[in-house]
Parts: sequence; structure tokens; C-alpha cells
Amino acid sequence: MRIGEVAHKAGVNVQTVRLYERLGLLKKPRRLPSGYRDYPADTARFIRSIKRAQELGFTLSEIRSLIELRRRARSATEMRAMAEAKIRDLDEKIRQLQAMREALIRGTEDCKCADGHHKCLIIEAFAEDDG
Amino acid sequence: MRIGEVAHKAGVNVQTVRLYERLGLLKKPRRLPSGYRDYPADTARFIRSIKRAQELGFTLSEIRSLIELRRRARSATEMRAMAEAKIRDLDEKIRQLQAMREALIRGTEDCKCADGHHKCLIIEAFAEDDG
DNA sequence: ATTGACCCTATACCGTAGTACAGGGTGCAT
DNA sequence: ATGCACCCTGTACTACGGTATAGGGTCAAT
Repeated sequence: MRIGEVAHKAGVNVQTVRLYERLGLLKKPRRLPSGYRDYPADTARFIRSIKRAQELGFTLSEIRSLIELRRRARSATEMRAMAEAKIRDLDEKIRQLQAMREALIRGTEDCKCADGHHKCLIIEAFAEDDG
Repeated sequence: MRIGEVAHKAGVNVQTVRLYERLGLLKKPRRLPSGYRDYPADTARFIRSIKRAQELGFTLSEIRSLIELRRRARSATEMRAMAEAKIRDLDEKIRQLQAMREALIRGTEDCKCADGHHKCLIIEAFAEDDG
């Protein structure tokens, strides 16, 4: 399968496929006599897995680590550890966003005042107490 | 207060302060006869507020909007409306992060198997069923 | 008067994740 | 044999949020 078909099936740009190869996410495929890349059938699906992992908040470099773990057939434990670290990252981000949301809500509540009254300042609501 | 002191107190680089000025996050400060920037005392605190908002997932451009909202708010009503839009943004961000978290947890649950057993691979868990 | 810390502008560079384009080669149909 | 879609490499460009460097000026202490 040539790169155009792979890219189309994976829903990405041809350059993106070459980029992933350069970044070590995709193995270098064999080449046709013309020099064209010739991919196995499952490459498009593999790229979609990469995109999905990316949507889950993994960077390409983290995804490369996951792929290497799998390729070198290390342990499921290690992969689980990475996923669990990501979950902790997400928990912290969610926690902070919720804190921000509370701060904004407090900010708008302070804003329940007449027009032209500018004491209810949103940015200041973000400031830490020890400011 | 000169830029070095502001940067130090805010915990950022001097170039970062100048960058924020260029991006419209900080007002252009008045200048000393030497041409040096001369900041009011609260600038360091203001920059820390920016960093805090940034940690909470706002881009510099969103933060600029929040600051403008505060600075140019003609009415408290207008400020409230913009803040409420930001709260909706936050709700959506939180929702997406929670969805990621759920997906990751499903991925690790599939991994509850012995080491060396390679069917429970995070990357594969991300693949869509229609792969 | 010179050192050294600080400041100025302008420009280039870093990583991340692509996207675009130049300048060429391949392959197939008409 | 000509056109066209596709492929190749290499380079440059985008946005983001900085960081570094070049080449100068300022200022206080020695």
C-alpha cells in the first residue's frame, strides 16, 4: 500500500505519515523499485491508534515510548504505569480547571453589581491569596 | 520598578515580560529618561496572575481577552457575559478531560493481566472498533 | 575611567505537531 | 509522447510560548 492510500485511510496528511516515520512512530517501510514507500495493510489502523492516543492527551513522544514498550515486548505493567501517570495528570488538570471555574463563578458573583462598578475584576480572581 | 526586578518577583524571565508586553498582555510601561521600562509595583503580581491562568489551561490569547474584558469593560453586564462564556468553555474542557480519563481507565482495566501477556496494549486499546 | 550588572532593540532559535512548497522522478491512461 | 496523479527529498513555513544572542546603551561603585 502506498503512502497516499495509507494517509487517506488513516485520515491524515501524506506529510504527517512521513513525519511519523521521521519521529520513529512508524517503522521505515520497505520500498518499491521506484523508491516509493510500500506499507503493510495495517499501517492506516496503526496511525489511527496514534491519533486516538493523541486525543487522550499523550504527546507524540509519549506515544513513541508506548510503541517502543510494546515492540520490545517489555511488560504490560510498564504500559499500565504510563497510563496511570496520565490519569493522574488528567485528575490534576480537571481539579485545577474546576478551581478556576469556582474562581470565575465567584468573580461573576462579585459582579452582581451596578454597571460601571469595576471592583469585580476577573483576572484578580485568579491571583493567589499570597499575591 | 525596573524589568529585572519585576521578572524576578514574578518568577519569569526578563524576555517573557517583554514578550507579554508585545502580545498586549501588559500595558506599555512608562520609560525612565534612560529608556528603561519603569513598572508600577503591582506588575509582578499581575504577571503571576497570568501564569496562574495559564496553568489552568488558558492560552495567552484567551488571557488577553480576559484582561481586555476587565480593562475595557464598559459595563459589569458585559464582563459578566464574557466571564460566563469562559465558564462554559471551562465546563467543556472539564468534560473533555473527564472523557479522556474514562477512556484511559477503560484502557488500563483491559490491562489487568499478567506481565508478558501482550494482548492488553494501551495503544491497541485506543484503536477504534471499526479499525 | 573602567568594570560589571543591568537595560535596550532586533533577530534567530528551541520544541511540538504539523503543513506547504520547490524541484524532481514514476507510472499509467489516452 | 503527453498529461496527470502520485511519489521522492529537502527546506521552509505556521502557531504557541518562550529563550538566546548580537550589538549596543546606562549606571553605580571602585
